[in-house]
Amino acid sequence: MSPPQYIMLYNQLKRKIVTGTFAEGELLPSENKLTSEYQVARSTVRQALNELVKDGYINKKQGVGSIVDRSVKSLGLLSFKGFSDVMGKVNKNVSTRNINGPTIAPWMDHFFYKLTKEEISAGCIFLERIRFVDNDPVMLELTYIPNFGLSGLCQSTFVNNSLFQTLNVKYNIEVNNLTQDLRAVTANAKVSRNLQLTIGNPVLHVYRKYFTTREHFKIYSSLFCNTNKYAIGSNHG
Amino acid sequence: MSPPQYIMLYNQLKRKIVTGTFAEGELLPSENKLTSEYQVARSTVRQALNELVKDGYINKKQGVGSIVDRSVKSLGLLSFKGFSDVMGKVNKNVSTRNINGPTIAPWMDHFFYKLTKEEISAGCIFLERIRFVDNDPVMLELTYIPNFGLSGLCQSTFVNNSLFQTLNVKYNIEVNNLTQDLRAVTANAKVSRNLQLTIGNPVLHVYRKYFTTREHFKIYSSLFCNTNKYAIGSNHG
DNA sequence: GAGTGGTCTAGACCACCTG
DNA sequence: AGGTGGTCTAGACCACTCG
Repeated sequence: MSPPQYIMLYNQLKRKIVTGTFAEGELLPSENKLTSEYQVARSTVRQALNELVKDGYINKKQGVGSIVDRSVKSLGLLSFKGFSDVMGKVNKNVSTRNINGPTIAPWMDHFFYKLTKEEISAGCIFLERIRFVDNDPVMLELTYIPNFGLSGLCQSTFVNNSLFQTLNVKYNIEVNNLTQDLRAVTANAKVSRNLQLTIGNPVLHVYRKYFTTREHFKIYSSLFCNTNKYAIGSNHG
Repeated sequence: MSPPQYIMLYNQLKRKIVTGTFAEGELLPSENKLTSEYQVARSTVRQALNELVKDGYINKKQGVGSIVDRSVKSLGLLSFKGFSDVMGKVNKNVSTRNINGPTIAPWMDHFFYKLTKEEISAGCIFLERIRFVDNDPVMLELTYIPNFGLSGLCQSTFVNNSLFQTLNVKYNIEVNNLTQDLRAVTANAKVSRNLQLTIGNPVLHVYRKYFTTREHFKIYSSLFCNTNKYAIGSNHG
């Protein structure tokens, strides 16, 4: 199964944009040019170009052409749906790298949200991950899970590489709410190293508390986001 | 000049979704049904449906159909409710100082969201405010309003010192939605001066687009938040 | 006026899901 | 097996921009 033609054309054009063959501000070949050049129908070309628009590589102007414009795009990361779900829509290469855990570890001394006695005595499963978009590290995520009979997590591999999907499938736990606190901070050594930034660069820091369908079971995260290339987008209704 | 067919179809379907003719979780008529029902080509139907996907009214599933899904909505403190509502909870003295406008000004050359021709030709009402919590400046807010017959704003004083309440009372316009993009940036001279920070300190920057009950009328804001003392909180349901 | 992207048609075959 | 959305073709006319 090879990918559809419009995706292949999309990838070829994207590569030429990223590598500078088509420079910022330049015009792409016209749709008719691309049609004859790649021997596909015009609507196939238009599908490829529309993907490039969606992903923020070009703008189209009627009567002018398709202009290379790699502006900052935003991602809907403020939702609780989880990173993969959110990014799946955007047709980007999204990946997650586990750099630590899941492993049983002690709770931090001064935890960022107040823990209950039950949570403290249950102990903590700790997990450290980096999120990539098109091979750029955009988020460092430290996750803290009260160990209410979840030690099995430390041995298992994740469903779809997703913590939330794993909890759902293996333990029937679903996340249904979150609160979060956002701050702009400067990257420390660890954050800058993991997000390929310079120490002192501004990063978006988020504390999160996830609520789940299992009563009293909450998950905590501390996130650091590199927002240079991708802003954090959100919708409210 | 009537709008294109796919937009008209989009609007009709949207109305039926919003009014409940097509209920949450239901399937829309299939693309072939819509093709014969509205007497247009299938690609026209698909254009309309793709707009509905983009705007979050439906999800498509191959082999199944187009499923009505307007679920994403959430309330929260990052919401459109306005500064006073958000801060009201915290039991602090909150105040707002107008430092510029409201006044008629030209639109910025490269505006942070794409403006329509109508917005551009209507011109811009500009407004610059600082929000204080216990006499600490925590937010610098630059607001841009398309001047669709709102010149009166420049002379009036605000109801409760609130722009949104004024729009509501005087023009019957209500804000009912927003999208926003967040970034961590370093404070420039202007921001640091207004928020009593040092140049280069990290600040949270937010671009906002507010949607209102008046069609095609949107309000734009650019916010800078000093998060050293107060984090920005939000809830998602 | 020539060239661009925007809209639209009327077909076709495919991959996928469900009964 | 039958229906769904996904991909694709080969045309057509239109609105827009620019020299």
